[in-house]
Amino acid sequence: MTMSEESAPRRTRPSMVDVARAAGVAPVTVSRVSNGQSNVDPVTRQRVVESMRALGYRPNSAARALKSGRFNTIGVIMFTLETFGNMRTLGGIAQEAAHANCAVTLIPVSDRTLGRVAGAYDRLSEAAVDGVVIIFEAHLLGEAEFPLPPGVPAVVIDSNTGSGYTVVDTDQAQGARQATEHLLSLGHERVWHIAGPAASFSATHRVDAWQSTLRAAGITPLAPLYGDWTTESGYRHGLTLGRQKNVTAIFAANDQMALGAMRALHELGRRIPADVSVVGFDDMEEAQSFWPPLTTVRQDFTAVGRLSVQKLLRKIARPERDTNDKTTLPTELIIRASTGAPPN
Amino acid sequence: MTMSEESAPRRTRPSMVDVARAAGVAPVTVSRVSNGQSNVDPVTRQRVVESMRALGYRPNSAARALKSGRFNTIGVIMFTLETFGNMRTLGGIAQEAAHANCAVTLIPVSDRTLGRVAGAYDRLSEAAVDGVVIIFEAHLLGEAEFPLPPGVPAVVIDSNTGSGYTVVDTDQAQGARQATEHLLSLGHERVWHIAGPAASFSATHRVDAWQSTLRAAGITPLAPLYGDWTTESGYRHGLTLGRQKNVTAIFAANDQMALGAMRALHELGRRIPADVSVVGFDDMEEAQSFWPPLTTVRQDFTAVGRLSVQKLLRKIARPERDTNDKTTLPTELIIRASTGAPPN
DNA sequence: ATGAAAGCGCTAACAC
DNA sequence: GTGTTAGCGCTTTCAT
Repeated sequence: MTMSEESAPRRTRPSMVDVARAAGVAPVTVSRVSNGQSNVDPVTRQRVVESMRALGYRPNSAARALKSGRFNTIGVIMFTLETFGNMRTLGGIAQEAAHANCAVTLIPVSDRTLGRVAGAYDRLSEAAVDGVVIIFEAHLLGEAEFPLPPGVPAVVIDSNTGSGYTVVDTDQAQGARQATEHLLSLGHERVWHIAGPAASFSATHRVDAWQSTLRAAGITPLAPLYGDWTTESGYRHGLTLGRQKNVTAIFAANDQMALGAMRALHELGRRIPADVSVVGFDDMEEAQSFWPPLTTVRQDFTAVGRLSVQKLLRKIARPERDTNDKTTLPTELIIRASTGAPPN
Repeated sequence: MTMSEESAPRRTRPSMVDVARAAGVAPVTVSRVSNGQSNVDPVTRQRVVESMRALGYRPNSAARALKSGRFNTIGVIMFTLETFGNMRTLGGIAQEAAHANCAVTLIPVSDRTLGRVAGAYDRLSEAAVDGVVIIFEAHLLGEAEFPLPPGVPAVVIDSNTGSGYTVVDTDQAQGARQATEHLLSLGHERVWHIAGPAASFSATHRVDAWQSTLRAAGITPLAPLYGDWTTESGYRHGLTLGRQKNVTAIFAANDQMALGAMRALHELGRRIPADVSVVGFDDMEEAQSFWPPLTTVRQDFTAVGRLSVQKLLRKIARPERDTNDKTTLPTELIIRASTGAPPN
């Protein structure tokens, strides 16, 4: 009295044995064809290919990974996809990974507490990856040591100076120095700084370099104004600074905050750069079209992403030669129209 | 004469049998502990957990996937990571996927020709995914049918009207209509349009809606100026339009081009909005801080990403109930300071 | 509560 | 040039 079972829809994907049966060969021959090996008779190959197509065969990568022990996939742990820099870095990672015929798996961490990072590691353990790139965005200052899961090759993108792991990053200090020196060389007597969040490594490094550059020029540095990378925070601090008539030069720790600051200056009727000069950091694509076009420090996020993948792949290939080096990529000052000599 | 083999470093990750041996139990017991099943004696569990920790055991997801037939991973095929919208969409996808305890694998396609898309499918076949979200960004207009690989659950994010697959997108037409009507309602007699590339579905839909809105108001639409989404192209067209004194209202198909156009207007000494009003599309975070703050059409990229994942997961769960619906999310006009009544 | 056995789909090693 | 065998690490089923 059972319903006719054979009419149930065929739900499982065809496997190699299905193809082999259809083509009248052994599964291993299908495997050879699937992997493009040469030791298959052209006629047989043809027959197998047809069967594969007819059945809609696609290799099962889980089985392949199980066999090889390699997933050909790298994981990316990141706190947010929402920043320009992270996007570009991710782009570089994807690019380089594709180049190495490697997939990229996102392992986002929404929260910024260390507890949540541990959560990422749990998920990471389950993730099918051969290694990970961790884009720190550095909200974890104060955690002296950040525990990486043992046995997972990892490269960290960040500016922290800890030496426990391989690190790649832009030379934050150089960039901040370039920005500050540029403003000083234009004749400004002081340079104010709208910083990123104090919990960020890169923000902190920019603050340090800004201060030391001022000191080197014999200027007593002021306290930075801490923002949170958003245009909104740049705007807020821009209003504060713009109201002080002695402020003639502002260095913002990213382009968004620079943009917000410029908006504030516009609203206050302070001319840029006639009254106040503004420098940003990042050189996002839009910066050249801000009004006025923004002088800024370009960092090559794409290169950072690509390099970190190269290093990671090397680590994966030779886990024994596990050196933990730190690589720093140079920045470039892009001078546009938002900076000039101070008034009178 | 062989070197002492036993001194070779232990390179393979510990497996369940290693843990089982260490804990003095059968592998299946380790499996039960690993999966949090209840039918294990607390004492035994404790012993197993300790062995797992001692050996640094991490489950092999390939084996798990091979067993279960599920990767708990979705793939994302996209042409570029470099646009604001794609990034945000990806963020939404990642968010929703994480919510469903699902990893996200990037399958980028660098080139825009169909040949390369086919390449993406090859890689897709190898990718360990249960389904894919395809962010079209629509460079393929003219390809009447886009062949999806059979047997792979897929959701397409795009505005094309083809009915072969499940589609999610923002209501491009609504947004373009809102922008155009807003400018008309301010009293502008005509609205010029800086469009996205002609090969883009969404760009084309915005052009169509802009034109039909003008027609509905009894205005003969002009030809759009085709850009390529970049600030640079917006700037170029902005110069062209800004030089024509009868141009009082510009609707740009994205915020970047609007920004470029505003820069051109500034350079030409045309006041915004006193002389010329400008409307963008997207509402990127920076738009509120452009000078002047940009009136624009907000589209909820994150929601698009999330929804597409929801639909995809549903498809994966029940492949038999395979309906190919099209969902359209509403846009919202955000009025800021770049628009106003036309001069005199 | 614990274990033995089988098998997921694939490929390396070895015949022939 | 092709086939046979075995096993990757895990979980499901069926004992015990």
